[in-house]
Amino acid sequence: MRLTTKGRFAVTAMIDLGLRQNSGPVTLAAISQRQQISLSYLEQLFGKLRRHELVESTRGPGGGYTLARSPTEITVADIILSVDEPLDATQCGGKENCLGEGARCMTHDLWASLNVRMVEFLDSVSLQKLVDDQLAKGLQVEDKPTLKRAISSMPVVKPVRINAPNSVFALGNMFNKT
Amino acid sequence: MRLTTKGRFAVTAMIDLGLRQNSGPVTLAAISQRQQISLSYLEQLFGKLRRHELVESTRGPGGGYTLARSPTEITVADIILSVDEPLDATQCGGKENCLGEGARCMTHDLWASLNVRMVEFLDSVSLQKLVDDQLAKGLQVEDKPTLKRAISSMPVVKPVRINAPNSVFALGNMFNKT
DNA sequence: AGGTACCCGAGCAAAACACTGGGTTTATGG
DNA sequence: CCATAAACCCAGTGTTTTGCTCGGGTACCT
Repeated sequence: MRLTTKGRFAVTAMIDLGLRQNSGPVTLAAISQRQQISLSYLEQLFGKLRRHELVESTRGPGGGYTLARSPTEITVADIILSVDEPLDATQCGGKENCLGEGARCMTHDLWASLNVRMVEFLDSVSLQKLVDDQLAKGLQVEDKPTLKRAISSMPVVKPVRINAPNSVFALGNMFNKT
Repeated sequence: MRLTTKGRFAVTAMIDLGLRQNSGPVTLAAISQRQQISLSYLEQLFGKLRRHELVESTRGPGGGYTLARSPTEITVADIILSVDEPLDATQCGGKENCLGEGARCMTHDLWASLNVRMVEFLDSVSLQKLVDDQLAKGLQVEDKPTLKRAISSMPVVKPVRINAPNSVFALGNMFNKT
């Protein structure tokens, strides 16, 4: 499990997508504009997201991307693991005795367990939750001038007010540079 | 919060240090050999760890590094944040209207909150816990041929060589624990 | 047909990563 | 005093990853 800005871009884009699920496919160009992520980079990320079956694509005019399943069933871990590919660059690979002697490297088990707990945590945060957080913050989704491609008249979800426990994040910019 | 092999190196080295706390200062050369991390790289990492007051150094022969405080009061988050320093969180930095419209970039708040939850999690894992995990696995700490610099002589443990290359990811077998 | 939008691969500058090497200080011990 | 051990410091180096551009395709709609 690797955590970089790459995964963050992906999560951000997915939230943008989740916020607009009821107005048909969302184009990457739109996400690019709203989130200030380069189009081609988004294409690369969504290529991976699509291959991991988190999103589905519709080609042609009025096309774009839609979530492949309910945002309640997409987790942050899903997204990050999709774009930050496994990349099991372990020197010891799966070998048990990494250096030939009985004692096997401690980092193997150590990181395995830490990793699992990290994934468990990120797996406990659904995309729906993040979308709700945004809506709870008062973010408004503009109505898209949809083409006919639009959806099959889905139930219009109204922004559900959630008591976002954001006050916990007082130290929010503790890790930001300037 | 970035999560790379760099932070893992640091955590691994800190565990190595924690395992040998009762036999006086531990040299980087020893850690380098045991954990297969280059000496100079360790120097860089420990420079940061020292500046963040997680370890203390003793110069000269018989010197080395010791934990600056009890391993129960050092967390994984401390270590990772020490070496994987700032990492700019967003393009928008501190600006409020990154996108000019009502919908201002969600990245900032979003990742700040995710970040905090991640840190909270990593902060719940103490170095002591990781050390105990290793000991529970039957890892044995060799007795160091200490110079007089050492502290009070402590329980003598049988020498067992533990050579450990730095395995990084390996979701292979998970190890469960409290 | 023409335009829209996804798809794909090559490449590229900048950054980060992991490391090397050379030197300096500081303390110990003979 | 001097050799040695070790932390310190810092500049550079090769490799990988990032984030992005460019240039073409290919499916789909009007």
